[in-house]
Amino acid sequence: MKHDVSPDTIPPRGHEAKRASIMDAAGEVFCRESFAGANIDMIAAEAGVSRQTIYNHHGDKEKLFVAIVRDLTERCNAGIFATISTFPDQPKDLEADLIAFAVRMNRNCICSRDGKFLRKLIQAEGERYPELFAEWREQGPGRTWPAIAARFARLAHAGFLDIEDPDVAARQFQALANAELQTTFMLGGTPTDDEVLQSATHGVRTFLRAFAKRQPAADAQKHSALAGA
Amino acid sequence: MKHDVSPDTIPPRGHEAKRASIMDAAGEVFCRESFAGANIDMIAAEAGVSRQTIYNHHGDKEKLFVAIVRDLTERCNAGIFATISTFPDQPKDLEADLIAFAVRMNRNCICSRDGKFLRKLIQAEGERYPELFAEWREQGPGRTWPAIAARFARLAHAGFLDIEDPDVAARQFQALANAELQTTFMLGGTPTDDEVLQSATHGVRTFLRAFAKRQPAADAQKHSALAGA
DNA sequence: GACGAATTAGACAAGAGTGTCTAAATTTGT
DNA sequence: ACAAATTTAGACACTCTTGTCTAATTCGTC
Repeated sequence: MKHDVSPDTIPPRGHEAKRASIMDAAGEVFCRESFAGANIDMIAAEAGVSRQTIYNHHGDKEKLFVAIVRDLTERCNAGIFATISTFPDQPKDLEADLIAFAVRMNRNCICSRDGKFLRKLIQAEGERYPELFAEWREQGPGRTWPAIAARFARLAHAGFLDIEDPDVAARQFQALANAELQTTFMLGGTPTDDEVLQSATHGVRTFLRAFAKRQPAADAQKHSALAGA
Repeated sequence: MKHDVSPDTIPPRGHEAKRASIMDAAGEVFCRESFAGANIDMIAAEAGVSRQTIYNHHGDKEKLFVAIVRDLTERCNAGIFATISTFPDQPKDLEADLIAFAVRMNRNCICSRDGKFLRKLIQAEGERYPELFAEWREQGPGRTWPAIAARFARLAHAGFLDIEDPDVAARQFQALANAELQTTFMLGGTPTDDEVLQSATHGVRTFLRAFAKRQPAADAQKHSALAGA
Protein backbone atom coordinates (compact mmCIF):
# COMPACT_ATOMS: atom_id res chain seq x y z
CA MET A 1 0.00 0.00 0.00
CA LYS A 2 2.51 2.58 1.12
CA HIS A 3 5.18 3.10 -1.54
CA ASP A 4 6.79 5.65 0.80
CA VAL A 5 8.17 3.24 3.31
CA SER A 6 11.25 5.39 3.54
CA PRO A 7 11.66 7.39 6.78
CA ASP A 8 8.22 6.26 7.90
CA THR A 9 6.76 9.72 8.31
CA ILE A 10 7.26 12.33 5.62
CA PRO A 11 5.95 15.57 7.01
CA PRO A 12 4.60 18.13 4.53
CA ARG A 13 6.56 21.26 3.74
CA GLY A 14 4.62 23.77 5.81
CA HIS A 15 4.64 21.40 8.74
CA GLU A 16 8.11 22.32 9.89
CA ALA A 17 7.44 26.00 9.38
CA LYS A 18 4.45 25.78 11.70
CA ARG A 19 6.53 23.86 14.20
CA ALA A 20 9.22 26.51 14.23
CA SER A 21 6.67 29.26 14.48
CA ILE A 22 5.12 27.58 17.51
CA MET A 23 8.50 27.13 19.18
CA ASP A 24 9.31 30.79 18.64
CA ALA A 25 6.04 32.05 20.00
CA ALA A 26 6.01 29.63 22.91
CA GLY A 27 9.50 30.66 23.98
CA GLU A 28 8.49 34.28 23.90
CA VAL A 29 5.26 33.75 25.84
CA PHE A 30 6.60 31.31 28.44
CA CYS A 31 9.44 33.68 29.06
CA ARG A 32 7.24 36.75 29.36
CA GLU A 33 4.40 35.20 31.36
CA SER A 34 6.03 32.22 33.12
CA PHE A 35 4.74 28.70 32.68
CA ALA A 36 1.63 29.16 34.79
CA GLY A 37 0.87 32.60 33.38
CA ALA A 38 1.15 31.56 29.75
CA ASN A 39 -1.89 30.21 28.01
CA ILE A 40 -2.17 28.21 24.85
CA ASP A 41 -4.42 30.68 23.07
CA MET A 42 -1.84 33.39 23.59
CA ILE A 43 0.84 31.20 22.06
CA ALA A 44 -1.42 30.17 19.19
CA ALA A 45 -2.24 33.79 18.42
CA GLU A 46 1.41 34.85 18.58
CA ALA A 47 2.41 31.94 16.35
CA GLY A 48 -0.37 32.65 13.85
CA VAL A 49 -1.64 29.10 14.25
CA SER A 50 -4.77 27.51 15.62
CA ARG A 51 -4.82 26.12 19.13
CA GLN A 52 -5.50 22.63 17.89
CA THR A 53 -2.32 22.65 15.82
CA ILE A 54 -0.28 23.16 18.95
CA TYR A 55 -1.95 20.18 20.55
CA ASN A 56 -1.35 18.15 17.38
CA HIS A 57 2.34 18.95 17.48
CA HIS A 58 3.15 18.77 21.17
CA GLY A 59 0.42 16.98 23.05
CA ASP A 60 0.06 19.26 26.01
CA LYS A 61 1.35 22.41 27.65
CA GLU A 62 3.98 20.71 29.75
CA LYS A 63 5.44 18.72 26.86
CA LEU A 64 5.57 21.92 24.85
CA PHE A 65 7.45 23.62 27.66
CA VAL A 66 9.98 20.83 27.92
CA ALA A 67 10.51 20.90 24.17
CA ILE A 68 11.19 24.63 24.32
CA VAL A 69 13.79 24.30 27.05
CA ARG A 70 15.55 21.44 25.26
CA ASP A 71 15.58 23.43 22.05
CA LEU A 72 16.94 26.56 23.69
CA THR A 73 19.59 24.59 25.54
CA GLU A 74 20.80 23.04 22.33
CA ARG A 75 20.85 26.27 20.38
CA CYS A 76 22.58 28.19 23.16
CA ASN A 77 25.19 25.50 23.56
CA ALA A 78 25.91 25.58 19.86
CA GLY A 79 26.29 29.35 20.04
CA ILE A 80 28.60 29.20 23.01
CA PHE A 81 30.85 26.58 21.45
CA ALA A 82 30.94 28.53 18.21
CA THR A 83 32.00 31.59 20.15
CA ILE A 84 34.56 29.69 22.19
CA SER A 85 36.15 28.63 18.92
CA THR A 86 36.92 32.29 18.28
CA PHE A 87 38.97 32.56 21.46
CA PRO A 88 42.24 34.39 20.77
CA ASP A 89 44.81 31.62 21.11
CA GLN A 90 47.54 33.68 19.53
CA PRO A 91 46.59 37.22 20.40
CA LYS A 92 48.26 40.11 18.63
CA ASP A 93 46.94 42.61 21.13
CA LEU A 94 45.94 40.68 24.21
CA GLU A 95 43.70 43.35 25.73
CA ALA A 96 41.90 44.20 22.50
CA ASP A 97 41.47 40.56 21.55
CA LEU A 98 40.09 39.56 24.94
CA ILE A 99 37.71 42.51 24.93
CA ALA A 100 36.47 41.52 21.50
CA PHE A 101 36.00 37.96 22.69
CA ALA A 102 34.09 39.08 25.76
CA VAL A 103 31.86 41.26 23.62
CA ARG A 104 31.17 38.36 21.25
CA MET A 105 30.34 36.09 24.17
CA ASN A 106 27.95 38.63 25.62
CA ARG A 107 26.26 39.63 22.41
CA ASN A 108 25.92 36.20 20.85
CA CYS A 109 25.26 34.07 23.90
CA ILE A 110 24.16 36.08 26.91
CA CYS A 111 22.17 38.94 25.42
CA SER A 112 20.81 37.00 22.48
CA ARG A 113 17.15 36.16 22.31
CA ASP A 114 17.87 32.52 23.09
CA GLY A 115 20.28 33.29 25.88
CA LYS A 116 17.89 35.65 27.56
CA PHE A 117 14.99 33.23 27.27
CA LEU A 118 16.89 30.23 28.52
CA ARG A 119 18.26 32.16 31.46
CA LYS A 120 14.84 33.36 32.47
CA LEU A 121 13.18 29.98 32.12
CA ILE A 122 15.86 28.34 34.20
CA GLN A 123 15.56 30.93 36.91
CA ALA A 124 11.79 30.85 36.94
CA GLU A 125 11.05 27.14 36.60
CA GLY A 126 14.33 25.43 37.42
CA GLU A 127 13.17 24.16 40.76
CA ARG A 128 10.00 22.68 39.33
CA TYR A 129 11.74 20.47 36.73
CA PRO A 130 14.81 19.09 38.50
CA GLU A 131 15.72 16.44 35.92
CA LEU A 132 15.25 18.77 32.97
CA PHE A 133 17.52 21.37 34.44
CA ALA A 134 20.03 18.87 35.70
CA GLU A 135 20.26 17.90 32.04
CA TRP A 136 20.82 21.53 31.11
CA ARG A 137 23.49 21.87 33.75
CA GLU A 138 25.41 18.89 32.43
CA GLN A 139 25.09 19.78 28.78
CA GLY A 140 25.55 23.51 29.31
CA PRO A 141 27.76 24.86 32.09
CA GLY A 142 29.18 21.38 32.67
CA ARG A 143 30.70 21.38 29.21
CA THR A 144 31.22 25.04 28.38
CA TRP A 145 33.13 26.08 31.48
CA PRO A 146 35.84 23.45 31.05
CA ALA A 147 36.14 24.43 27.40
CA ILE A 148 36.66 28.09 28.26
CA ALA A 149 39.02 27.20 31.09
CA ALA A 150 41.08 25.11 28.68
CA ARG A 151 41.52 28.12 26.40
CA PHE A 152 42.76 30.24 29.27
CA ALA A 153 45.08 27.46 30.38
CA ARG A 154 46.56 27.34 26.89
CA LEU A 155 46.97 31.10 26.87
CA ALA A 156 48.77 30.90 30.20
CA HIS A 157 50.95 28.04 29.03
CA ALA A 158 51.92 30.06 25.98
CA GLY A 159 53.21 32.75 28.31
CA PHE A 160 50.53 35.38 27.85
CA LEU A 161 48.98 35.07 31.28
CA ASP A 162 49.94 34.18 34.81
CA ILE A 163 47.15 31.93 36.02
CA GLU A 164 47.14 29.36 38.80
CA ASP A 165 43.66 27.93 38.43
CA PRO A 166 42.20 28.20 34.91
CA ASP A 167 38.71 27.21 36.07
CA VAL A 168 38.59 30.02 38.57
CA ALA A 169 40.09 32.44 36.06
CA ALA A 170 37.49 31.52 33.44
CA ARG A 171 34.61 32.21 35.80
CA GLN A 172 36.16 35.44 36.95
CA PHE A 173 36.72 36.53 33.38
CA GLN A 174 33.06 36.09 32.60
CA ALA A 175 31.98 37.69 35.89
CA LEU A 176 34.14 40.72 35.24
CA ALA A 177 32.99 41.11 31.67
CA ASN A 178 29.37 41.16 32.86
CA ALA A 179 29.90 43.09 36.06
CA GLU A 180 28.15 46.23 34.88
CA LEU A 181 25.23 44.51 33.17
CA GLN A 182 23.77 42.72 36.17
CA THR A 183 21.00 45.16 37.02
CA THR A 184 19.87 45.26 33.40
CA PHE A 185 19.83 41.46 33.24
CA MET A 186 17.82 41.30 36.46
CA LEU A 187 14.97 43.23 34.94
CA GLY A 188 15.04 41.29 31.70
CA GLY A 189 16.43 44.19 29.71
CA THR A 190 18.90 44.02 26.84
CA PRO A 191 21.97 46.21 27.26
CA THR A 192 23.04 48.41 24.38
CA ASP A 193 26.13 47.59 22.34
CA ASP A 194 27.82 50.44 24.10
CA GLU A 195 27.07 49.13 27.57
CA VAL A 196 28.33 45.70 26.59
CA LEU A 197 31.55 47.19 25.25
CA GLN A 198 32.03 49.35 28.34
CA SER A 199 31.54 46.47 30.73
CA ALA A 200 33.81 44.19 28.73
CA THR A 201 36.51 46.82 28.47
CA HIS A 202 36.55 47.55 32.18
CA GLY A 203 36.29 43.88 32.98
CA VAL A 204 39.15 42.79 30.74
CA ARG A 205 41.39 45.60 31.97
CA THR A 206 40.90 44.48 35.55
CA PHE A 207 41.36 40.86 34.50
CA LEU A 208 44.69 41.72 32.90
CA ARG A 209 45.83 43.82 35.87
CA ALA A 210 45.36 40.65 37.87
CA PHE A 211 46.61 38.01 35.45
CA ALA A 212 48.87 39.60 32.85
CA LYS A 213 52.36 38.16 32.84
CA ARG A 214 54.61 40.29 35.03
CA GLN A 215 57.68 41.85 33.39
CA PRO A 216 59.29 38.88 31.60
CA ALA A 217 62.02 38.29 34.22
CA ALA A 218 64.76 37.71 31.64
CA ASP A 219 66.01 40.87 29.95
CA ALA A 220 63.76 43.49 31.46
CA GLN A 221 65.43 46.71 30.55
CA LYS A 222 62.55 48.93 29.57
CA HIS A 223 59.06 47.75 30.38
CA SER A 224 58.06 46.15 27.09
CA ALA A 225 57.44 42.44 27.01
CA LEU A 226 59.57 40.72 24.39
CA ALA A 227 57.61 37.54 24.18
CA GLY A 228 58.16 34.65 21.79
CA ALA A 229 61.31 32.60 21.53
CA MET B 1 -16.51 57.01 75.25
CA LYS B 2 -13.15 55.85 73.92
CA HIS B 3 -10.49 56.35 76.58
CA ASP B 4 -8.01 54.88 74.06
CA VAL B 5 -7.96 57.74 71.61
CA SER B 6 -4.24 57.19 71.15
CA PRO B 7 -3.07 55.85 67.75
CA ASP B 8 -6.64 55.71 66.43
CA THR B 9 -6.61 52.03 65.58
CA ILE B 10 -5.48 49.57 68.20
CA PRO B 11 -5.16 46.24 66.46
CA PRO B 12 -5.33 43.14 68.65
CA ARG B 13 -2.14 41.34 69.50
CA GLY B 14 -2.55 38.35 67.27
CA HIS B 15 -3.41 40.61 64.36
CA GLU B 16 0.17 41.54 63.61
CA ALA B 17 1.30 37.96 64.05
CA LYS B 18 -1.18 36.86 61.40
CA ARG B 19 -0.06 39.66 59.14
CA ALA B 20 3.57 38.61 59.45
CA SER B 21 2.66 34.98 58.94
CA ILE B 22 0.83 35.88 55.73
CA MET B 23 3.74 37.93 54.44
CA ASP B 24 6.13 35.07 55.12
CA ALA B 25 4.03 32.47 53.43
CA ALA B 26 3.14 34.70 50.49
CA GLY B 27 6.79 35.48 49.85
CA GLU B 28 7.59 31.81 49.88
CA VAL B 29 4.74 30.82 47.59
CA PHE B 30 5.03 33.69 45.10
CA CYS B 31 8.70 32.93 44.86
CA ARG B 32 8.26 29.22 44.38
CA GLU B 33 5.25 29.31 42.03
CA SER B 34 5.48 32.75 40.39
CA PHE B 35 2.64 35.25 40.60
CA ALA B 36 0.35 33.45 38.18
CA GLY B 37 1.14 30.02 39.58
CA ALA B 38 0.52 30.96 43.19
CA ASN B 39 -2.97 30.66 44.55
CA ILE B 40 -4.49 32.17 47.63
CA ASP B 41 -5.47 28.87 49.21
CA MET B 42 -1.87 27.71 49.03
CA ILE B 43 -0.73 30.85 50.79
CA ALA B 44 -3.49 30.58 53.37
CA ALA B 45 -2.59 26.98 54.12
CA GLU B 46 1.12 27.75 54.38
CA ALA B 47 0.39 30.71 56.65
CA GLY B 48 -1.95 28.69 58.83
CA VAL B 49 -4.69 31.21 58.21
CA SER B 50 -8.04 31.19 56.48
CA ARG B 51 -8.37 32.53 52.98
CA GLN B 52 -10.75 35.22 54.09
CA THR B 53 -8.18 36.63 56.50
CA ILE B 54 -5.83 37.26 53.62
CA TYR B 55 -8.53 39.19 51.79
CA ASN B 56 -9.30 41.11 55.00
CA HIS B 57 -5.68 42.15 55.31
CA HIS B 58 -4.66 42.84 51.74
CA GLY B 59 -7.70 43.23 49.53
CA ASP B 60 -6.62 41.13 46.56
CA LYS B 61 -3.85 39.03 45.12
CA GLU B 62 -2.12 41.85 43.30
CA LYS B 63 -2.09 44.17 46.30
CA LEU B 64 -0.67 41.34 48.36
CA PHE B 65 2.06 40.82 45.81
CA VAL B 66 2.99 44.49 45.77
CA ALA B 67 3.08 44.55 49.56
CA ILE B 68 5.45 41.58 49.56
CA VAL B 69 7.85 43.18 47.13
CA ARG B 70 7.86 46.49 49.02
CA ASP B 71 8.48 44.64 52.26
CA LEU B 72 11.32 42.57 50.83
CA THR B 73 12.91 45.62 49.24
CA GLU B 74 12.89 47.46 52.54
CA ARG B 75 14.25 44.58 54.54
CA CYS B 76 16.97 43.79 52.01
CA ASN B 77 18.04 47.41 51.84
CA ALA B 78 18.29 47.57 55.61
CA GLY B 79 20.42 44.44 55.56
CA ILE B 80 22.69 45.76 52.85
CA PHE B 81 23.26 49.08 54.58
CA ALA B 82 23.91 47.32 57.87
CA THR B 83 26.49 45.18 56.12
CA ILE B 84 28.06 48.13 54.32
CA SER B 85 28.58 49.71 57.72
CA THR B 86 30.94 46.83 58.54
CA PHE B 87 33.19 47.66 55.59
CA PRO B 88 36.85 47.58 56.68
CA ASP B 89 37.82 51.25 56.56
CA GLN B 90 41.01 50.67 58.49
CA PRO B 91 41.97 47.13 57.60
CA LYS B 92 44.60 45.34 59.64
CA ASP B 93 44.88 42.57 57.07
CA LEU B 94 43.45 43.87 53.82
CA GLU B 95 42.89 40.51 52.17
CA ALA B 96 41.37 38.83 55.20
CA ASP B 97 39.17 41.80 56.00
CA LEU B 98 37.85 42.11 52.46
CA ILE B 99 37.17 38.38 52.29
CA ALA B 100 35.25 38.58 55.55
CA PHE B 101 33.28 41.54 54.20
CA ALA B 102 32.48 39.74 50.98
CA VAL B 103 31.31 36.71 52.92
CA ARG B 104 29.07 38.86 55.12
CA MET B 105 27.60 40.54 52.08
CA ASN B 106 26.88 37.23 50.45
CA ARG B 107 25.52 35.44 53.47
CA ASN B 108 23.41 38.28 54.89
CA CYS B 109 22.16 39.93 51.73
CA ILE B 110 22.50 37.72 48.67
CA CYS B 111 21.93 34.22 50.00
CA SER B 112 19.50 35.20 52.74
CA ARG B 113 15.88 34.21 52.46
CA ASP B 114 14.88 37.78 51.68
CA GLY B 115 17.65 38.31 49.19
CA LYS B 116 16.88 35.15 47.33
CA PHE B 117 13.16 35.89 47.22
CA LEU B 118 13.53 39.48 46.12
CA ARG B 119 15.96 38.52 43.39
CA LYS B 120 13.65 35.87 42.05
CA LEU B 121 10.55 38.05 42.13
CA ILE B 122 12.36 40.83 40.31
CA GLN B 123 13.61 38.47 37.65
CA ALA B 124 10.27 36.78 37.20
CA GLU B 125 7.84 39.70 37.38
CA GLY B 126 9.98 42.77 36.87
CA GLU B 127 8.74 43.44 33.37
CA ARG B 128 5.10 43.20 34.42
CA TYR B 129 5.29 45.90 37.14
CA PRO B 130 7.53 48.59 35.69
CA GLU B 131 6.79 51.29 38.31
CA LEU B 132 7.16 48.92 41.24
CA PHE B 133 10.52 47.74 40.08
CA ALA B 134 11.66 51.17 39.04
CA GLU B 135 11.03 52.03 42.67
CA TRP B 136 13.13 49.06 43.75
CA ARG B 137 15.89 50.11 41.43
CA GLU B 138 16.05 53.61 42.87
CA GLN B 139 15.78 52.55 46.49
CA GLY B 140 18.00 49.50 46.12
CA PRO B 141 20.87 49.45 43.62
CA GLY B 142 20.53 53.19 43.11
CA ARG B 143 21.50 53.83 46.71
CA THR B 144 23.58 50.82 47.69
CA TRP B 145 26.09 50.87 44.85
CA PRO B 146 27.17 54.46 45.48
CA ALA B 147 27.49 53.64 49.18
CA ILE B 148 29.78 50.70 48.48
CA ALA B 149 31.73 52.66 45.90
CA ALA B 150 32.27 55.41 48.47
CA ARG B 151 33.85 52.93 50.85
CA PHE B 152 36.24 51.71 48.18
CA ALA B 153 37.07 55.29 47.27
CA ARG B 154 37.94 55.99 50.89
CA LEU B 155 40.08 52.87 51.06
CA ALA B 156 41.92 53.99 47.94
CA HIS B 157 42.33 57.51 49.27
CA ALA B 158 43.81 56.10 52.46
CA GLY B 159 46.45 54.41 50.35
CA PHE B 160 45.32 50.82 50.58
CA LEU B 161 44.18 50.45 46.99
CA ASP B 162 44.99 51.78 43.56
CA ILE B 163 41.62 52.50 41.99
CA GLU B 164 40.68 54.81 39.17
CA ASP B 165 36.93 54.42 39.12
CA PRO B 166 35.41 53.39 42.45
CA ASP B 167 32.01 52.66 40.92
CA VAL B 168 33.49 50.20 38.49
CA ALA B 169 35.68 48.70 41.21
CA ALA B 170 32.70 48.21 43.52
CA ARG B 171 30.77 46.33 40.88
CA GLN B 172 33.78 44.23 39.98
CA PHE B 173 34.38 43.43 43.62
CA GLN B 174 30.89 42.07 43.99
CA ALA B 175 31.06 40.25 40.66
CA LEU B 176 34.33 38.57 41.62
CA ALA B 177 33.11 37.59 45.06
CA ASN B 178 30.09 35.85 43.48
CA ALA B 179 31.82 34.50 40.41
CA GLU B 180 31.64 30.88 41.48
CA LEU B 181 28.09 30.98 42.81
CA GLN B 182 26.30 31.96 39.61
CA THR B 183 25.12 28.53 38.54
CA THR B 184 23.79 27.81 42.01
CA PHE B 185 21.93 31.13 42.08
CA MET B 186 20.44 30.42 38.67
CA LEU B 187 18.71 27.32 39.90
CA GLY B 188 17.48 28.96 43.08
CA GLY B 189 19.86 27.02 45.30
CA THR B 190 21.65 28.27 48.39
CA PRO B 191 25.41 27.78 48.35
CA THR B 192 27.06 26.25 51.40
CA ASP B 193 29.15 28.38 53.76
CA ASP B 194 32.17 26.72 52.26
CA GLU B 195 31.27 27.62 48.71
CA VAL B 196 30.65 31.21 49.72
CA LEU B 197 34.02 31.38 51.44
CA GLN B 198 35.79 29.79 48.47
CA SER B 199 34.27 32.16 45.97
CA ALA B 200 34.96 35.19 48.15
CA THR B 201 38.55 34.13 48.77
CA HIS B 202 39.32 33.61 45.10
CA GLY B 203 37.44 36.75 44.17
CA VAL B 204 39.19 38.99 46.68
CA ARG B 205 42.61 37.60 45.77
CA THR B 206 42.03 38.47 42.15
CA PHE B 207 40.61 41.85 43.12
CA LEU B 208 43.76 42.61 45.10
CA ARG B 209 46.05 41.38 42.35
CA ALA B 210 44.38 44.01 40.21
CA PHE B 211 43.97 46.84 42.68
CA ALA B 212 46.40 46.42 45.56
CA LYS B 213 48.83 49.33 45.90
CA ARG B 214 52.04 48.47 44.07
CA GLN B 215 55.31 48.28 46.02
CA PRO B 216 55.00 51.15 48.55
CA ALA B 217 56.67 53.67 46.26
CA ALA B 218 59.51 54.39 48.68
CA ASP B 219 62.47 52.09 47.93
CA ALA B 220 61.63 50.85 44.44
CA GLN B 221 64.85 50.35 42.54
CA LYS B 222 64.23 47.16 40.58
CA HIS B 223 61.30 47.07 38.19
CA SER B 224 58.53 48.88 40.05
CA ALA B 225 57.15 52.02 38.51
CA LEU B 226 57.90 55.15 40.54
CA ALA B 227 54.51 56.74 40.45
CA GLY B 228 53.41 59.82 42.36
CA ALA B 229 55.20 63.18 42.29
C1' DG C 1 -17.58 35.65 82.39
C1' DA C 2 -19.14 38.95 78.84
C1' DC C 3 -18.48 42.03 75.14
C1' DG C 4 -16.73 43.34 70.57
C1' DA C 5 -13.51 42.52 67.04
C1' DA C 6 -11.21 39.33 64.31
C1' DT C 7 -11.02 34.82 62.36
C1' DT C 8 -12.90 30.76 60.42
C1' DA C 9 -15.17 27.17 57.27
C1' DG C 10 -17.91 26.65 53.74
C1' DA C 11 -20.88 27.76 49.98
C1' DC C 12 -21.21 30.49 46.04
C1' DA C 13 -21.16 32.98 41.29
C1' DA C 14 -18.30 34.40 37.72
C1' DG C 15 -14.53 33.87 34.84
C1' DA C 16 -10.60 31.77 32.68
C1' DG C 17 -7.89 27.95 30.88
C1' DT C 18 -7.06 23.09 29.43
C1' DG C 19 -7.68 19.53 26.44
C1' DT C 20 -11.13 17.03 23.27
C1' DC C 21 -14.09 16.69 19.48
C1' DT C 22 -16.25 17.66 14.99
C1' DA C 23 -16.91 19.19 10.44
C1' DA C 24 -15.28 22.31 7.08
C1' DA C 25 -11.42 24.43 4.65
C1' DT C 26 -6.79 24.39 3.21
C1' DT C 27 -2.48 22.61 1.78
C1' DT C 28 0.62 19.01 -0.19
C1' DG C 29 2.27 15.46 -3.22
C1' DT C 30 1.39 13.17 -7.52
C1' DA D 1 -6.99 18.16 -10.67
C1' DC D 2 -7.31 14.43 -7.08
C1' DA D 3 -6.59 12.15 -2.75
C1' DA D 4 -4.50 12.28 1.67
C1' DA D 5 -2.97 14.75 5.32
C1' DT D 6 -3.01 18.89 7.94
C1' DT D 7 -4.98 22.87 9.68
C1' DT D 8 -8.79 25.53 11.27
C1' DA D 9 -12.78 27.58 13.99
C1' DG D 10 -15.90 26.75 17.15
C1' DA D 11 -18.35 24.34 20.65
C1' DC D 12 -17.81 21.66 24.60
C1' DA D 13 -17.08 19.49 29.41
C1' DC D 14 -14.20 19.94 33.07
C1' DT D 15 -11.31 21.92 36.43
C1' DC D 16 -9.32 25.51 38.93
C1' DT D 17 -9.16 30.13 40.85
C1' DT D 18 -10.70 34.50 42.41
C1' DG D 19 -13.25 37.27 45.33
C1' DT D 20 -17.74 37.71 48.04
C1' DC D 21 -20.93 36.42 51.46
C1' DT D 22 -22.82 34.32 55.73
C1' DA D 23 -23.09 32.34 60.08
C1' DA D 24 -20.51 30.25 63.63
C1' DT D 25 -16.45 30.39 66.38
C1' DT D 26 -12.41 32.05 68.61
C1' DC D 27 -9.59 35.59 70.65
C1' DG D 28 -8.28 39.63 73.44
C1' DT D 29 -9.87 42.91 76.84
C1' DC D 30 -12.23 44.43 80.58
